[in-house]
Amino acid sequence: MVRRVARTDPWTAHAHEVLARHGHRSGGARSAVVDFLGREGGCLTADEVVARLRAEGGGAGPASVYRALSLLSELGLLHRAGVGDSPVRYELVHPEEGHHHHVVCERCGRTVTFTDPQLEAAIEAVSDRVGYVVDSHDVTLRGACSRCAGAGAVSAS
Amino acid sequence: MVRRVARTDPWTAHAHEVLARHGHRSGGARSAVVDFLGREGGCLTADEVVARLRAEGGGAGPASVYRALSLLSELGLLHRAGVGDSPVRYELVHPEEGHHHHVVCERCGRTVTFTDPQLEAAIEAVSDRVGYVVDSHDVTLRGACSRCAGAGAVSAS
DNA sequence: GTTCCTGCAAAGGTTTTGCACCATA
DNA sequence: TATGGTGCAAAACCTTTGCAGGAAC
Repeated sequence: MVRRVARTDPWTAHAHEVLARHGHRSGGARSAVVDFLGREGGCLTADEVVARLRAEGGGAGPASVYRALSLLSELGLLHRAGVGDSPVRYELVHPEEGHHHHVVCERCGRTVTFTDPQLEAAIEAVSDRVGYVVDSHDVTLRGACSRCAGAGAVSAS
Repeated sequence: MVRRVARTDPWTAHAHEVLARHGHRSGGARSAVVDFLGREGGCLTADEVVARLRAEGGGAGPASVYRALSLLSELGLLHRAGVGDSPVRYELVHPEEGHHHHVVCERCGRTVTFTDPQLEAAIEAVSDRVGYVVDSHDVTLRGACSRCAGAGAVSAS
């Protein structure tokens, strides 16, 4: 039950490399967070990382997890995805692929990412129009995935 | 210095009507919040509402303001706009007009709303492509407003 | 050996909740 | 008058920060 995880995940390897390049030592807690995120790959809250890391026996303290997540965000390895009133969710930023957006199923929670040149173009045009120097943007679509929409249009009259 | 505000604002009138229809009495604090929001119309945090209401002498307690904002959100009169790590911002949902999106200045916090048919079209196309039945979406642009971008591209070497 | 990372604990800010009082209908 | 709204205060929540000890370079 030692660290069995081979660094097969490209993000994990990339993250460790970027951390090293920036002169950060590979302490136990941060490595655990990086490995865990690379393995999970999803949108996770800080608290979820703490809990599940603890469940695995890796036991990183909340402070270390928050510190790791902040650092990873600063280095551009994670993206803070604020979804409203819920706590901030962190998601991986893969080195090769450009940025993407999200479609969240409000029933089963499944999240799918997508990219769309036309959407990007529209956003760029808007950026111009509003007179802002826009350097980032988020797009989140909410609805029902094919499975949920097809299956259960039932319940709640 | 009594309540001078005529209910000229359509949202204010609409909000009061919906509240009444749902059997809610028009207490001092909630009315103050509704009138204030109708007058300001912008993206405000709960704390801002508390502070500015207090400055006006209306003096609604934080608890009442939070309660009012929660209720108004539940009734669909307000929209919680989460911008990440910052506190939640509430904005008016006008009954007649369609939805819109936001551009946030990361320096001064100024928020501008916009609508864009091309953007909507792109989103609709994406919705189709991803196989979701999308019933809502958020778009948030972040950057520097003309004022901030033009003025101080300086500091921090 | 020095520097940074880690963990515990306590503080910070935002939002919620309990309870007694007061205003509305 | 009865019900619900209000305010104060305290709690809960998430996140950050200080400090002493330990690990990595």
